[in-house]
Amino acid sequence: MLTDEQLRKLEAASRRRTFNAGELIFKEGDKPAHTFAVISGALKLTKIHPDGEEHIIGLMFADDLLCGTFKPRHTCSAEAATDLELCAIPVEALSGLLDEAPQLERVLFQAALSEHEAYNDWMLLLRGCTAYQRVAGFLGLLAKRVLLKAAGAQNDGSVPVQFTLPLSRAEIAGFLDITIETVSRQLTLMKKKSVIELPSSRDSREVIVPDVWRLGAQAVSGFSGSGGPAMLQ
Amino acid sequence: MLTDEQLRKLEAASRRRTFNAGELIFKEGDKPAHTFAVISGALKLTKIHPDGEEHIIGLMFADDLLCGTFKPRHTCSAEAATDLELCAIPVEALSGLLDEAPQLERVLFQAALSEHEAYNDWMLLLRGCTAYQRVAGFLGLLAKRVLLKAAGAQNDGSVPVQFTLPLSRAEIAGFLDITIETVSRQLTLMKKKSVIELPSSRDSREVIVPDVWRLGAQAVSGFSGSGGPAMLQ
DNA sequence: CGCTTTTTTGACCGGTTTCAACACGGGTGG
DNA sequence: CCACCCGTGTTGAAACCGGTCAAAAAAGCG
Repeated sequence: MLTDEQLRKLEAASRRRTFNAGELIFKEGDKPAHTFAVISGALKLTKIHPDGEEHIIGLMFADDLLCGTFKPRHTCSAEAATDLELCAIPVEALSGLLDEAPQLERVLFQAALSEHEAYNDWMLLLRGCTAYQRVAGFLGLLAKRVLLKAAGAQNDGSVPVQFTLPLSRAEIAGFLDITIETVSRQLTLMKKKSVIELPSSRDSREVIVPDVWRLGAQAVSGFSGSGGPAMLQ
Repeated sequence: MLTDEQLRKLEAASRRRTFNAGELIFKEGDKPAHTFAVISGALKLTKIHPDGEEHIIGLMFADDLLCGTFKPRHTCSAEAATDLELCAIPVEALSGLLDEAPQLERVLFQAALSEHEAYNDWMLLLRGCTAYQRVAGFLGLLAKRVLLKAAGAQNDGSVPVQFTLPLSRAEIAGFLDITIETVSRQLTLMKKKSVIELPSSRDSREVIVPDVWRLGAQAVSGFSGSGGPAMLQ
């Protein structure tokens, strides 16, 4: 789609940036200054409810794109959920490129739209499914990511998967729109059913999923489906 | 933005179409063939949940725009909620115009994006507010529409407003993500509080709102706010 | 080791759902 | 014209889920 020359320009303009867990990347209402690509770590997109509660409306992981090119203002805040590594492309660089390659614009439009749709689907899925299913879906989402990352490992989902939750209980609660107590309860319930294991001692964020398929079956079909909730910008 | 010549072309290409209540306009997955403008009546956008339930994700009324230009496929179905009059512009006509006036593309895209955001805000608002507030918000939305339409009438909201619900109880339930029984209960509760009146006999869809502001106060602040939920395509 | 913060667990309450019965109106066909 | 039926809407009672309040347990941190 782009010439080598153009790609070179883009690369020259982009900068690598790192954030510590909890650091703010941009705030709702800010003017977008960069398009970001996540290199490593987890990023959360948040919005403040009228009632003052923080709701997480999306999560982004490695290879996800946070495209701030087309909006006059950011419609949500972004914060590093874990230690985070980003690649930042200044909007000027990207919009300069758009003038040269106008067909790129429509492609980026499409991408932005489907991100929104992914988010809408996530919200739709959240409607009227139980707290248990939400937590199961959330864990399934993360487990699937690990599976994909370790694609070479031939894991078909029936082999145990272990990972660290990128979010605290409070953040999970904000993401799934339930209370922290309920998150905790569902988690221990799943442990009792041995759908998951919590090596608990030392770190409450460590999770082992003995059978990813079984976990997926606990959620609504399609829940941790097509790429997950996240990714909206 | 467009020349007279271009507007003439657009008008020549557009066709007026009518639908009876309940008729399907397009299905999820179809390739968008037209961009629609609602002339009169109400249109509902629906999605089928994995569990088989139909959820209404948006409503459109007169002057709303249903722009199918940017998507490869429709992401939801559209159905006439009431008898409906539409203006249909074939996508070819519009995309031809886009080639001539490329700046139009970005404008349309911005519109599409803000529709999505309106929908996101609606969903966010739905999260964690009571059934009573949802019904109040829904009625407030409709009442406000009547008020706007009759803008010349000088009605500041303190004069009674009467209208016919464009949706059945089941459809309202699908829109607000509650059960039909709950919808019914909240409605009678509001009647008891005389926030609304239901002339009931003959037609359960007839509603009178003595005081639109009072009704609005029953909902969450901002609920029937910036244009409402609807409009996503 | 104390302190704070996070997480877990328990008891209780309230709103919604669920299940079930009933009312109302509009058809159809006798 | 009436009996019957069916779809829609209403109402009631019980169960359930998740929220709230409160307190204990565990983990992080000086």
